[in-house]
Amino acid sequence: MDTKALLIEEAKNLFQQKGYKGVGLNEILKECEITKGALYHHFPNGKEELLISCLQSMQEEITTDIDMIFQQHSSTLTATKTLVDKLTAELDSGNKIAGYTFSSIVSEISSLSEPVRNACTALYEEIQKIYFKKLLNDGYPEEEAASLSLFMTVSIEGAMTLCLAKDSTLPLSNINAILPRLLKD
Amino acid sequence: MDTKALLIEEAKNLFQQKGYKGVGLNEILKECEITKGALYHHFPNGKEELLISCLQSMQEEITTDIDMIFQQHSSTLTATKTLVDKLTAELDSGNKIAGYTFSSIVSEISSLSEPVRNACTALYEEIQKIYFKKLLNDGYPEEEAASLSLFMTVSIEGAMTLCLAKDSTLPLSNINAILPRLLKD
DNA sequence: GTCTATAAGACGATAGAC
DNA sequence: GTCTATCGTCTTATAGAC
Repeated sequence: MDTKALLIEEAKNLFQQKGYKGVGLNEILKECEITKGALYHHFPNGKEELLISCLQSMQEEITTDIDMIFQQHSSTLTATKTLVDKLTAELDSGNKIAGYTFSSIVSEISSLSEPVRNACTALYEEIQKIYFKKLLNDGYPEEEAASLSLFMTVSIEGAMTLCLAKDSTLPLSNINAILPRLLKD
Repeated sequence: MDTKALLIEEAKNLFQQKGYKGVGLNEILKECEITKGALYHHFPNGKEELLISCLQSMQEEITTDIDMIFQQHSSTLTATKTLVDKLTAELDSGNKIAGYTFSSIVSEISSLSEPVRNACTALYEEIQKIYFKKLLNDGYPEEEAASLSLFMTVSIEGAMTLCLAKDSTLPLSNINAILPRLLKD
């Protein structure tokens, strides 16, 4: 792996775990076993430029993954259940935070720049779009699909936050107990 | 207002807006128009002790507020709708973040201490408990009330995160469109 | 109880050698 | 493309005067 990709990969993990402000450049550099010179060669604008690259990488990784799951299932209900199960399993194995939550970054948004906010909203919207299309495919009218897909995005994001706080997978797995009341079979 | 209370009040606002790591002591001190000496007199263990006091204050404020709303309505459905409406309105008026979200702090939890995590989980659990009791009162069986109350907590927290990211109140107000499908009238 | 002054270190960022 | 060395600023925290 080249240095730039390695840098994005390690920074991504650390930002997701500790938030943007919670991670120093030195920590990232140490993880990559490189020094400041290399970082500023690849990201002349420094830490924030690195963060935006991380958010873009996350967007690609997450949407690709969700997309694959949703293509493998006929209904939104079973696809979402599979997704939630996967997230639960990831959260369970290793105490590492699964790669899907970036609320750690979003929550600092008011002290960050406009490009960062844009990258975050883009991420949520791409996820929601996958749900939305699948719901249309299920036969839901457009307005209802919009509402449901937003609600799904909201619930899963909130569940991951609570899993993090409680150090438990219950908030996430509990979603699967509720979902059948919202989505048709 | 005495100095200690003022300190908690101002720090609470700043932590909610920018997260724990995002706020420096100097910023808090400037807002209160006091200096380091006063802060370390009231909080000998420094910033983290102040944070825990803030979380406790938030818990009291939030649960009291929710409790009051829930006492004024006969069903969980109408009470929750009123709560969500209030949160939406607060988020709308002024660009300040409403006082209910502390995901900005939770998300940094992995780089914070155990007492902080405990204060955060306590907060979520107190909120959930209010929903839980109201659901029992509505006639739901215990197991279902537990599941629904957790889901409500998750959804509202997630909605506030997305409102923050998108700079829109839609994620929150959308909850009220979905709720009637989950809770009986 | 609050102030000033200061310490010791981490922060992000830059310059220049190789 | 990566290194070392350094800069200025900001950070939390402490000591001691009042």
